[in-house]
Amino acid sequence: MEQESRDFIRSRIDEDVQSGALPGGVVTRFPPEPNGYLHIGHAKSICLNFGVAVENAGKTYLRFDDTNPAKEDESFVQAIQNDVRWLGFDWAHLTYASDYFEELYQFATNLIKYEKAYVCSLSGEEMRKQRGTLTEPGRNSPYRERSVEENLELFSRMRAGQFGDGEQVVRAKIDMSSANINMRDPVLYRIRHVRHQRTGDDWCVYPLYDFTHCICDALEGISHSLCTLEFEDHRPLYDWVIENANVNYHPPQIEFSRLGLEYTVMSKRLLARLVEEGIVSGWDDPRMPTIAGLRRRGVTPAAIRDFCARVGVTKQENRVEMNLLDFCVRHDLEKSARRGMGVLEPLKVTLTNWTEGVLQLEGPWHAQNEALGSRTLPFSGTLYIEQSDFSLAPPKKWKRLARGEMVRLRYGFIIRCDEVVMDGDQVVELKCSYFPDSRSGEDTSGLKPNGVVHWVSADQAVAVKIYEYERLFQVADPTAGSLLDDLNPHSVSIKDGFVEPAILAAQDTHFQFERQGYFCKDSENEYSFNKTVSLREGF
RNA sequence: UGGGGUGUCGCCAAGCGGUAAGGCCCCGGGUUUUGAUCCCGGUAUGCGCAGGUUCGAAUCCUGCCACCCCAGCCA
Repeated sequence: MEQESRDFIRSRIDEDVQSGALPGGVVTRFPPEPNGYLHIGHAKSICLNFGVAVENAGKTYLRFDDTNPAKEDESFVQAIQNDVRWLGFDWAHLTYASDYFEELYQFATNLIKYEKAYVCSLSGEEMRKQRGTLTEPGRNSPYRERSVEENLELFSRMRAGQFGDGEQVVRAKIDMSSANINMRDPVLYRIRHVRHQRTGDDWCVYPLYDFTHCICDALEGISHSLCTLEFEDHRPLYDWVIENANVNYHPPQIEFSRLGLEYTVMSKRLLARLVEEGIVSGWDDPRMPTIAGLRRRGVTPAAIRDFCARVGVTKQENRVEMNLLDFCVRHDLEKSARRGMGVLEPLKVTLTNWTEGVLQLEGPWHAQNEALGSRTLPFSGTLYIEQSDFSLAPPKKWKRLARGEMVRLRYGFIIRCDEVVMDGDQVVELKCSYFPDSRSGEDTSGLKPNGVVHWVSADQAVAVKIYEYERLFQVADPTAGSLLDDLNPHSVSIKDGFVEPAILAAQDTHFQFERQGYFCKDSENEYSFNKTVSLREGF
């Protein structure tokens, strides 16, 4: 259920479309820097950018913002493409900011010619000192009035590699006393003698975000440049560059709030730290809020899209509850996942009156969706049920097994617990009797068991590792300053369980283990399952 | 104390002068061989606070308050 909604950005786009202001149609772009993996916050942006384009028969660019070669890597550009496609979106054009390096250089040259930019020889430290503070204006650089000729000469020598890193920069000539610090002669170009993953050693001067982004948007004819709130302060600079560098098209920048999610962090920097410090197994650790992590966890693209739609797009700061994501995951898997039985904490059950050897029972893969067909279930006199499905001291309304009580084994027979075998205070085995005339589908026993319980046949079941995950952090709003202390020390636990053989034989990766939750086969390890999300528990 | 933003139910979020949508969570009840799903029903006399304008204000005005972002040659 991915119904579109009318948020303020879609409303704005509707107006622009209706007023005929968009001769080129709706054109958006998703512009990640290839310096890490995408997370669910990016998914919100992806759903928005690709979504509005699809809704308006427009198109979307996937543009890698690769202007800082020191931090970027080709492996990330592959991972990002993979994640965007997996989410269900495709781009009209794949571009890189570096595709435009030559044009960008020309626009910077324009700025110099128009006396709107200059080469500044201040050190980073000096520049910082002269920038002023939030409440005090900055001071003009002593190099601010260099002649056009000298600036042109210097800029071309910068490009030619005649200066070392940090020796010169190109700055916009705006207003050192602006209340908006971004307008205090921001740096447009810096020198970096670093090999770029795409342009190699062609360049040693690289443009900064504020100069690059707006021009790339213009060159690609982006009709609506959507970004997050922290760039609101940059909008005047975005507009200034477009207006002053003689770019002939001016896209509007519109900001929305980034996604916040409880009990996790949503910044590439912090996620990278978790990976680098070995706190998680990698970018695709199932506890990570990355697309890769969610995928490995068993979360589906449809669930993520639905989540993004339900969260909406506004300018409000937010931190969405995990509840909502969990709901979306169950909501999607409920329809599609095959049902099966898996026992996470086995308790041996011996049927004392069983004489049939191994019986092949049948059960539907999905009780509400016959189209999924059925599978056979081996049944025998030695079974495992869940430890938590037996109680020595059952509470009121107990719907499971207890001494002298009866339950139905799902798709099998009704059994009664006759004897409890203890080892100290541990229940180690249940001796039960079964009722031959209670077979599922042909029950003539007239018995009324407490409830229904899942099980596997001990000899036919397959031993598997089951990974269960809790929230990665123990506080709802972990911060950089206390990242390690905020971690949940019990975010993963491993159980040695058993699943019915049909689950491993099936091609499917996602299953519901009845009465337990949704699980998926781990993409990296055989005989391993990741718990995606539990079922709701209604008592 | 400068500039830019935001404040509607526990969490999201509609609303744009006519008397508080919806979703998640939660609480009741029904169906059920998953205590699941599904289905019914309930949950803000209140919209950051205080004044004002108006027949009428979450929506307009004034003044406060709270929170977020900005002083990278990161994006």
